[in-house]
Amino acid sequence: MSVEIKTRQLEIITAAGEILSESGISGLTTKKLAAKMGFAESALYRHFKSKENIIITMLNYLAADMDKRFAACLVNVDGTELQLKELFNNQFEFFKKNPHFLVTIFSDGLLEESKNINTAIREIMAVKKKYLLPIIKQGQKERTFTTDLSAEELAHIIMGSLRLQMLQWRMSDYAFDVKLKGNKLMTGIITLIKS
Amino acid sequence: MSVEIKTRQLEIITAAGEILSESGISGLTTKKLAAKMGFAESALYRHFKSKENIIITMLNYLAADMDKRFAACLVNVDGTELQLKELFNNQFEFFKKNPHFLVTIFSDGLLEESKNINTAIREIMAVKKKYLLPIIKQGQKERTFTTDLSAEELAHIIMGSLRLQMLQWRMSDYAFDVKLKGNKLMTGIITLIKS
DNA sequence: TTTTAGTTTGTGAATGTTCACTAACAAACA
DNA sequence: TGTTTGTTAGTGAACATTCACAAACTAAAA
Repeated sequence: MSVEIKTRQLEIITAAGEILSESGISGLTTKKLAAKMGFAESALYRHFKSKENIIITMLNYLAADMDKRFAACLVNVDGTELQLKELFNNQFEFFKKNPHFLVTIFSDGLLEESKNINTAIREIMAVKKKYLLPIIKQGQKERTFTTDLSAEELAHIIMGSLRLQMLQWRMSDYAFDVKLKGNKLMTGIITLIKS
Repeated sequence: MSVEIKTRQLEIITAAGEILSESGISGLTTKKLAAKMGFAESALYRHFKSKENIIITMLNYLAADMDKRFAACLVNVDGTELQLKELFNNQFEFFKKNPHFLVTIFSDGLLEESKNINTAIREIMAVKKKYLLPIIKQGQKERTFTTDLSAEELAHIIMGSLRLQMLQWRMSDYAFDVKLKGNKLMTGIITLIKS
């Protein structure tokens, strides 16, 4: 699944992420990307075989990175409630530091651009579910979380709420502290779903 | 705010909505749009002064239409819980019939395309809040809904959950019955937020 | 230590395609 | 007769991508 990635490639997909959040998908052109990198358009093709390939590499990198981050932040955290909080705290911290990689959250804006991009987007959502669902199921088994709703429904509500939080952060031009407001919302949600 | 719209213009923005959900924003070209309409590209400019103007007219139309729908569906519905259900049932029904107008929900994919488009997107979100918030506040006053979270937070959770529902519907290629699944999720959410 | 050969990473110029949009003109219809 | 709504044929600009070429570095051979 994961891939080795050269430093120059990482620089390029970072720049691509920045352009994406500045100007949307239609604004992501080879010209702009090369300009941001400080070299000619043709040089991009030394590192990627196509523009689509740049986007896909970016999405795959982000999926793999998120997977690693989630796995790392859960070791030595006990209790489903704390795990839930830690998972999202980690996410908020990451995006606070790397707002241009919010594409991970808003990747659906890229939907229908190409078959391969769609697949990469699905992979990102799958990683999120992979970590969230087991925690909720465990919490339900321990009677920490309500069983009035299925684990899938609870996961859905959590993911949906936090996606919207990120969207509002972006639409506000990153005007508030996502980590603060995000964790506050998460605390609220946990209040709701506690049995 | 609202605008009179000619029938031909409505046909065009409908076609634009279809292309948008089939091929994303990069797929929405004057060529494709004209082809779907069955006439030459140049004819588009008889009805709109630019492509950006088509998108903005579409977003404005959808905002105005949603406003009308919401207002209409709330008359003669008593009780905040029922109002909440009716509001979203109406939304599900609309999108079941007009899936190509899901742009309303995923308009954030168009973010950063242009200043004017951004404004139109904000207007859509404002309409949603305009109807949702008062119902929740009223419900809290009546002690129907929990006051553990602010009305804004509750509205946020509801909107976020249902946005994600719509996204999954779209990603599944409209494979399930949104109205059924959406109303079920809404019932679950109401269970959660009842005090 | 210098020479040489190979690889990596860049350049500038050019490719054909697609883009949004315009102009001159014509049929339909009021 | 004038307005509406369409046509065909174009416009230049922007697009992703390719090509022949050249520095710069790497490392082994002389």
